[in-house]
Amino acid sequence: MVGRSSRVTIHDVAKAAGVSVSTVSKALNDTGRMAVETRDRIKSIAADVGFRPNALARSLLFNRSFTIGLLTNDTYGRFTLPLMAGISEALVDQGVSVFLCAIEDDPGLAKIHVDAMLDKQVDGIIATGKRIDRSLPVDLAGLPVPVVYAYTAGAEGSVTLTADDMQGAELAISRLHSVGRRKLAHVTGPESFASATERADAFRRMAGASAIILHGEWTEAWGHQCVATLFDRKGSDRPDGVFCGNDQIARGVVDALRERGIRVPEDVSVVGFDNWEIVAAQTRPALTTIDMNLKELGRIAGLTILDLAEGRAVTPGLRKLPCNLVVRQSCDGGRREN
Amino acid sequence: MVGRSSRVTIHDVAKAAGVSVSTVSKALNDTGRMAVETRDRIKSIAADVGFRPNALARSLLFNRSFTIGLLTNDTYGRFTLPLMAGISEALVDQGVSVFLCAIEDDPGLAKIHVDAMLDKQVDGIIATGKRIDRSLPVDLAGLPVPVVYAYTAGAEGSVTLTADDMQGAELAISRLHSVGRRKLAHVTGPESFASATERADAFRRMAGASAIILHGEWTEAWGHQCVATLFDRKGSDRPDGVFCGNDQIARGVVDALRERGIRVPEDVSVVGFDNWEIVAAQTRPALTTIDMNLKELGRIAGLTILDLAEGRAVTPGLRKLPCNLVVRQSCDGGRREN
DNA sequence: CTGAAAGCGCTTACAG
DNA sequence: CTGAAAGCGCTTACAG
Repeated sequence: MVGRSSRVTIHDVAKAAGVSVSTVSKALNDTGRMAVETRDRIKSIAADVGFRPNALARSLLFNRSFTIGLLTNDTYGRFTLPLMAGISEALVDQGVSVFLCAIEDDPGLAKIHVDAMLDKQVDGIIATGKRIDRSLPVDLAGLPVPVVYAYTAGAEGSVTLTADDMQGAELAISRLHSVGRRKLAHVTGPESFASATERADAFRRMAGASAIILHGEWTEAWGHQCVATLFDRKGSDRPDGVFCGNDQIARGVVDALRERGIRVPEDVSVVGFDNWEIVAAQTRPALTTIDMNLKELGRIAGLTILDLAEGRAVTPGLRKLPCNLVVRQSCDGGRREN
Repeated sequence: MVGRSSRVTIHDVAKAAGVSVSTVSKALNDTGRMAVETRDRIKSIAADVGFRPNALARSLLFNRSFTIGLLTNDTYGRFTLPLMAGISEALVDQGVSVFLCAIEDDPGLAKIHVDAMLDKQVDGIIATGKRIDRSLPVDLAGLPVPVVYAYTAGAEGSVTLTADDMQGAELAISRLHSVGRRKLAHVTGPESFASATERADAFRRMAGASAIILHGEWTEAWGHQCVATLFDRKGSDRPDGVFCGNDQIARGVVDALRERGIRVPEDVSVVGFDNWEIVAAQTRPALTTIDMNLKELGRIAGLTILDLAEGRAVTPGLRKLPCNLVVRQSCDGGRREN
C-alpha cells in the first residue's frame, strides 16, 4: 500500500535548482555567503519537492542524535507517564525524541535496551522507576553518555531528581492543622519504603511522638483495616484527621469511614498522597492530596539531560523538588474546632 | 562528570588488529571469506576494545533505522502502556527501539512529532489512541513509511487492529447466564462511543429487547446513580445481574449495591470491562471483567509494522482481536438459580 | 558568490 | 585470503 518511496535527498534539490549540493546545504542552513535570491530560490524549491534532511546523516556528522532514552521499570506507568509528558514537553522544541524502554526488573532486558540505545547514539539516558530507594537492575555509571536519575536511586555522584517527601508530608499535615484537626493518625505503606518512612518522620515531628502511625501495604484494604483499628473504639481516642501515605490507602480509609457513618470531612478530615486522578477524584468525597509534580520533575530531567549532552555543567547530587497540595472535599476549607 | 569519551570505531579495531576496516567489517559480520583464525582474532580484539558498531552509520547504508514511532493521544496511558509493552516485547529481539510521542489532541504537536520521526527515518509508525472510533489529529496516510493503527480509527484501506467489543460483551453476558442470571441490566458509557454501542448491541441481542440499557458517563458516579434507578424499587423488577461498560462503572455499581445491603455476588452478579487492575482488583468484591488483551494487540501491531517495514504483504482492513474473561469474585462460579 | 573535496562510521562490490 | 575504493546523505573548510 505504502511504497517506501525513496525519499528526496539534497541531491534532488541540487539538481532541481541547478546548483551543487554544498550550495543547497548552505542555503537551507543559512550558512555561508550567497545571493539572497539564490538562497530563497533554493529554499522554495526544497519546499516544493518536499525535502527534509535525513537526521541520521546529520547525527553522524555532529555526533549528536537528538535522541534520548527513558529507561523505566515502572511497567504500570503510574510514575513514568507524567514524567514522560514533562520530558517530552521540555525536549520537543529542541527536536529531541525519546526512546521509551520498559525493562521490568530484568537485568538482561535492561542491558539489551541500554546497548540498543547506545548503538543508536542517544545523547543521554534518563532512568526512572517506581521508588526512590531502589535502583534499576543495570549499572548506568561509566556509560559514554550522560545519565539523569528521576524518581529512582542514582549511582554515587550522579544527578538525581526526586520529589520532596518530607515537604509533601508537611504540606498535608499543615493542612489538617489549618482546618483545626489536632488528633491525627498516619496510615501508610511498608517501613521498607523510604517514601513511607520520610513521610512518617515528618508526621511524627509535626503531630507529636504519641500520634499513631500504622505501617502496612499501599492498598485500599490496608486503609480499611486501619479504620477498624482506629475508630472501632469509644470517644476521645478517635482521630479527627488521617494523613494517608498514598491515595489508595486514603480511599480505603474514606470508604471505611462512610460505612461506619462517620462523615468526611465533617467528622474526620482525610488527606492522601500522589494525586492519582483515577483514585483521588473518584473517591466520595474526592481526596485532598499531595501532588508530587512528576511532570515538572520530568521537565527538569529533560532540561538537565540536555545540559549535560551539550556539555554544560550540572551540579551532581540529590535534588528534591517540592510537592504541592491539591484541595478537594476530603479535607476542605471549613475549620472544625471541636 | 561523564565525558562523552569519543567512542571506539571500526578504525580503532582495524588499527589494533593490523588489518583494514573492510576486513574488520567482514570479520564481525560473518561475511566474505577469510581465515577462521583471522576472524576470531578480530572478533576478540573488537570485544576487548569494546567496539559496538554505530547504528546510525548502518542505518544510512541500509535505509533502515531499526526504530519505529508510537504516536498516541492517550496521555493517561491506560491503553497505551499495555500496548507499548506488547510492541516492545515483539520488537526488542529484532533490535528495534520505539519512540513514544504523546500528542494530546494537538494537531500542531502531532505534526512536529511525526516530522521528527520521519526525519529520524523511522521504519514505521504505530498510531494509537483512547477510542476506536476517533482518529488522531493528524493525517498519516501517504507517509513514506508504513502505518499500523491500533485502538484508534485508521485511514481508508489501512491496517487497523482493535479489540472485539462485541465478542467481549458476549463473553460477559454468557458468564452472567452461566451462573444462572436471567434478569440482566447493562450500565455503560455514552452512545457516542462505538465501544458503548457495540457492547450494548451484543447485550440487547443476548439479553432480550426488554432488558434495560442505561447510557451515561464512564464513571463510578454513573454506576452509583444507575443502582438507584435499578434497585430502589420493589421485588421482581430488580436485575440479578449487571454488565457494566467499564470497570469504573462496575465499581460504582458494586459500591452502591453494598451500601444498600445487596450482596455481590450472592444477590446480584456484576461483570465489568477493561480489567484495569487498579480498579478491578481493589473493588470489594474484586471485579469479574473483560480483558481486551491490549498487550497482545501491541505485540501483533509490532509484528505487523515489522512485516510492512520489511516489505512483506499485509492484508489491509480492520482486524478485531478477541477479548477474554477474567474471573474474580463479583461474578464467581457459583450458580444462583432463584 | 559557488563548487569540489574530504569526511562522519560503516558496508559491499571489485581488484589483486 | 585481504584491501582500496565508492558510497549512504549530509556539512564544512577550502579553493576559485
